[in-house]
Amino acid sequence: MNCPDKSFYFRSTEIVAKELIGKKLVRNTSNTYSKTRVRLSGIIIETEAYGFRNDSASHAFNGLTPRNGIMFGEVGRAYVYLVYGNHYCINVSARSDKIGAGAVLIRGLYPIEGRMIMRRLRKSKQVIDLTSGPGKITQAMNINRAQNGMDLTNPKNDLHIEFGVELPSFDVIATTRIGISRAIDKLWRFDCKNRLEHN
DNA sequence: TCGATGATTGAG
DNA sequence: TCAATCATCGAA
Repeated sequence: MNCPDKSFYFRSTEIVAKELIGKKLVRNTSNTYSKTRVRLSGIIIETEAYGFRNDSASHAFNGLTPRNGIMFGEVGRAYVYLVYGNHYCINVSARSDKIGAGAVLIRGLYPIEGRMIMRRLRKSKQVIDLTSGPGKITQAMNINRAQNGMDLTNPKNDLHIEFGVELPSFDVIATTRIGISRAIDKLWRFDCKNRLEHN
């Protein structure tokens, strides 16, 4: 498996969000039970694109703040933030040259490696509930603010995105984004159309 | 400072 | 349908 070139993320967030479907999010972390290192991974099956001045729902819409700096910086990095005081969301920073900021929210995974560990981190939930939401993904993969800013294009990092995943052909559909109150008309949510086995 | 809001989840 | 839960950000 290999990681994409940074140029992959130097494109509009819509394109990046769409093409991240089918790629693999990988997390190496310590197993709190056995104290050993474990590799967790899942195929990305749902994403959302967030822009800059063209997107009133984006954290970057009103300009640079202490929180959203990653969206304005080098592309291909993890933007992790706490939402609703309860859950972390993980994004990948992306933007074309002409846009000053952006990110792609990873909303859904098809769990591949380390399902039993994920199950424990998620408190023994059914497999279908392990990573079917942004807050669930970070909980299942032990992702928090410590990973904010991590370079996801470096395969040596404990959090990264791998390409070259073997998958049967699949279609991606675009729909409206979830959980936002502004720019609700944009079709910037991307979903893997065909169902992968979820058990 | 202060208050409103939020890229969610799980329980009832 | 609704509470949990708190960092963030703009306004005061």
